Amino acid sequence: MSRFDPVDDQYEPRALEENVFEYWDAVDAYEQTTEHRADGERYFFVDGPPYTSGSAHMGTTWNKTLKDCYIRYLRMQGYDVTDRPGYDMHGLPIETKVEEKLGFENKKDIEEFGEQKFIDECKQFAEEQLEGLQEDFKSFGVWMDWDDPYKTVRPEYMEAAWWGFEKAHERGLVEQGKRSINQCPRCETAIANNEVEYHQVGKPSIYVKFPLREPSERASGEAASREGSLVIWTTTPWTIVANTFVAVDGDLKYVGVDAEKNGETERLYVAEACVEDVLKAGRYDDYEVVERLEGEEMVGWAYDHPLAEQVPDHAQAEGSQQVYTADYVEADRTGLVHSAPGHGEEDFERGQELDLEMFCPVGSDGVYTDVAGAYEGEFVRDANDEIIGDLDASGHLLSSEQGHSVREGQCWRCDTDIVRLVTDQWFITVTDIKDELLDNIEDSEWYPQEARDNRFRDFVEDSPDWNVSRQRYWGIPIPIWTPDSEASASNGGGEAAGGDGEWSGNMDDAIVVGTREELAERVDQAIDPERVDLHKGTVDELTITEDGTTYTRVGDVFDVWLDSSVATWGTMNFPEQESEFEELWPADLIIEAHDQTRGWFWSQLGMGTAALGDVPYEQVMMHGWALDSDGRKMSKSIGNIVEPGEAIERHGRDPMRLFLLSVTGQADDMKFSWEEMAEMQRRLNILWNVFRFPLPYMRMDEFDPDSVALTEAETELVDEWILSRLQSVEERMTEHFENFEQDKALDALLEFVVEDVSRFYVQVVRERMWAEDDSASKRTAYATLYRVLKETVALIAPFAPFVAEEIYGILTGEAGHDTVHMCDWPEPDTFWHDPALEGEVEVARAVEEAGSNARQQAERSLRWPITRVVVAADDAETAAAVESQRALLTERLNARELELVEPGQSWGELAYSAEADMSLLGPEFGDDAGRIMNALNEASVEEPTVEALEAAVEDALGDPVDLTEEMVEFVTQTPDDVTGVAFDVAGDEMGVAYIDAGLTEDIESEGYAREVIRRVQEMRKDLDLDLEARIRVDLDIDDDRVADLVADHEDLIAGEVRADEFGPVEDGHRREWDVDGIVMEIAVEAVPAVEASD
RNA sequence: GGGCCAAUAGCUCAGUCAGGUUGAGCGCUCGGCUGAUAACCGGGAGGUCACCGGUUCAAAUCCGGUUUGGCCCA
Repeated sequence: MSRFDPVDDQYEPRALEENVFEYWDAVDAYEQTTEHRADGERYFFVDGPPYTSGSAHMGTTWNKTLKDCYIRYLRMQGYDVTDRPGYDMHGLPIETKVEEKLGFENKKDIEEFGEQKFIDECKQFAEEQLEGLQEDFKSFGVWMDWDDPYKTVRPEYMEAAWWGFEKAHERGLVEQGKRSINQCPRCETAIANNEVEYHQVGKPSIYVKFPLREPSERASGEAASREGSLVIWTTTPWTIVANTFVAVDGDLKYVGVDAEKNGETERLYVAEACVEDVLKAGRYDDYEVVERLEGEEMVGWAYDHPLAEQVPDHAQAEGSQQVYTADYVEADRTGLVHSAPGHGEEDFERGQELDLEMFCPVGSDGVYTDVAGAYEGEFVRDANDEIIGDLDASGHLLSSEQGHSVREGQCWRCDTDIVRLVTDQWFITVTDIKDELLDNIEDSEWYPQEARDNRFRDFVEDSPDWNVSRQRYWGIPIPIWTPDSEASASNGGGEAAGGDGEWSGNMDDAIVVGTREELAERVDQAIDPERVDLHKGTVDELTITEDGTTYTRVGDVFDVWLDSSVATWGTMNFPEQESEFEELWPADLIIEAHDQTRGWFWSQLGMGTAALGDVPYEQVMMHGWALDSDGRKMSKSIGNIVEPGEAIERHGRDPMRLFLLSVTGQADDMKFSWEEMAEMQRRLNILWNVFRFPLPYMRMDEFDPDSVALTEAETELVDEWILSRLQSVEERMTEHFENFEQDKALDALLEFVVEDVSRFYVQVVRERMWAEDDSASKRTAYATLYRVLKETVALIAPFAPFVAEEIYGILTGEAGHDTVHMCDWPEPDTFWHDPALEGEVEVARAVEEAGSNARQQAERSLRWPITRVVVAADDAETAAAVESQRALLTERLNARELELVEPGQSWGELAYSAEADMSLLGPEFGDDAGRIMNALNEASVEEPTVEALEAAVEDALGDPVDLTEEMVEFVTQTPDDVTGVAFDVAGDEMGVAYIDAGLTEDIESEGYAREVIRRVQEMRKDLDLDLEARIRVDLDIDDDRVADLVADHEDLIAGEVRADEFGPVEDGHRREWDVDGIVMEIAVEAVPAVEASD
């Protein structure tokens, strides 16, 4: 494109954007821009890798758009910014999608299909998803290094995870341990709490009697024994198989009752508050309280396992089947809680404290193992009925119901109900370095900072050890090799390794491999470290033999959160490549949504601290979530999803980006709004119009921007003003960007474009550009507007890269960079920065606005001149501003003259009432303050003095009051024909503008003439006449006085409407008008153009 | 169930930290301009500041509670 080429009348975002895409491609705009900054200071931005399943939604679009905006800004600031995008490609969600695709039901299908083949399928699926995402990101106009993204499935990246894990191990922070986890029996893996989705299901509700041990058996242990039964309640009968103890609340009141049913009596122990309910559930006829005691007194009581017959191998290590206190007990149901440390999380934790056996008779598929005796081979939930039957048969069942509605967790991927199990897992023991984690938080700056100090800190303080193992296939294999037992137990099949008797559990006896190099050196097989794939299919085959012991890799893979936690060094291919790491680490900036507090912000802190002792990022910019227009989450089930593609289709990329970048501040959730997006399109349209307005004139006059040195030119006040405003906007935008408040930066810029450039500068400067003759004034106006536009497009480039490119190209032609994105960020130029002038014009604009307002109140339209405008200024500065802008104000308010009332003086034609300052009245008068305020509002005095007001208030209230100057602000009451409106600057009232709308013959004459002009113009438009066409006008005004007044201004009318003559019109366009009750009939017809020779 | 955050005009948001008669843009409406014209400009209406209670002369603002929504955790 060449300089000042004609452009479309309308801003058409989509067509423009398509063109710009082609242009970028043609000139290698991205490559040139990065190259342009190659020698700049390095800035290490790290992209949080999106998960490769599904396409880009509004949230990811928002996220990438923010990143793009900051990267572009930082480049303009001269930085050489790291912009390698990343993708998180491992994990269960992809496995389940592939399983679905292949029609698999469970792990056995995967084993039959073949682990390696399954991994290959997962890889292919993830790569396909990546392609789709990446195309989306590109289509939003995001500039990142799309040719070379980092992928968590590449060997060099997986190695980065191994390296970090090995470092943590060196610090002694890796251990194996048992934990109560959510197990999906279909996926046969642990799933994280936040991956559990809840729904309501009907379950059994049973009361069970646990028989206290008979006194005769006392010899077997030191535990106290008694008669009767403890009553417990549960909705999971299948966990009774694993019962290990019963929990009570030490401070709660319990009772022993003799309960009677069918003539038989038995002793039952329950919480006092629960007696009635329990006995009612058991349909007892009557009862008698025979014993009262506190929970504490029951500790140590022993009972028999109610399924001892069916499960002979039940938990029976020392301490089993006794009563203990626990803080999870409530006075609900029975006040006694059946506890199975092999299942429930709270049970597990209390069981560990008490050093009890972790008895879990259930396999990873939710099926009872051989230790479950009679129930072996049954799926746990399917065994509920049989267990209830067995309890009933042995007389242990007190009551049973079905269909009790409770919340049940489901696997998020496959909707299978989860079971809680205790299994062997691998941990990074972050609780051992909690103080260090909390210290390291301080080394990062968060925007907003409160998020770090509240939410993040709270979370880190409460976080448990990090379970990093998953019993799956598609992930980074955990690089731990353990010594084989003599029994040579198998580690295959995704089972957690290290079963009983296999390995001591002492990490000193295990081998943790940190790099591919090390792997190649230590394993028994010959492998090429350059080419080896680190996935499960490969590394599970590798063994290590040292000092006569053979080591086999444990079967598990890493939790997918560990993958991304090493992104700051993984993205630099560290440890394979070291130089970048040395130079850049830690990251300068990461940008993600607030859900990542618990996710990536945390996982990186944990891993960075465990491996390197530092937080791996210095600055965090946090944004929110994209919600629908009602503030609800976008979801498929509600059907309220807005696709980015639709937004682009309806409004274009730049308007969408402007919406995303401006709608909310840091960490706030976005409410999606089509209206706001449309508004952004309109704002860009104003920019477009401001830009294309001067083009025809510049072209016609062959304006050369390089020929005018603005600093030498005779700039007018309004030129200097707009240039000063530009400097102020640049200063503010830079400040906002430095605080990561791009929304405020954009607001400042758009306000400048709309309020200052469009609504003021262009309006004022138009006449200078219309002038046909060449003049210094015109050229200065060109040069000024040129400079404003050129810097404005640079300022908007990070936000709206497409339209900025288009405008920049046409403004600069061959003279500029190939792309606007190579420009430097405009820095304020002190030569032009003149805050005093900005203040003056601000005052003038406030006066003009108040004057217009007053005109409207007086119902005197701008067409009608007014005799005078009177401006009362509150201070010298305001008075000076009005004085210096006198000509501008008089013209824009269409006044014959402007009178200035200096501060301290009052305009003699006014009367006064007052407004109270409640911040002073309140403390002074207490309860009376409100009444005094009202009296002041209603007062009317001739002099603006406190004394006069005091008298008026005393009149109204009957009591004297003592007022001071500070308490009141005088309000003026104007004479007839005069309307006053106060004007304020930045919220502070600075004075009053009065319009005298009184009529004189002179004013009426011009006013009516202009009424005629406007109507003739409208009729010209009705006739669709050319701008240049000449006309004849026939005027018939039904009021002689008005007709005469209009006749006085015939020349004015003729000039404005291009009328050659006034006279009869036979069959022209004829209309009758009513001008404030005066009827005018106007006829218009075109006349042939006058010959040029005349 | 717990932590953090939000709720102000029809819509999107300021104002809340440091209490003093609630603001902007859009939309609506009325009007202006008629050499940016499917553009541009001005005026106006519109709010029990989610609800209940407390502190205070005075609360959108501080405190307690409730409701609704969001994220995270259980």
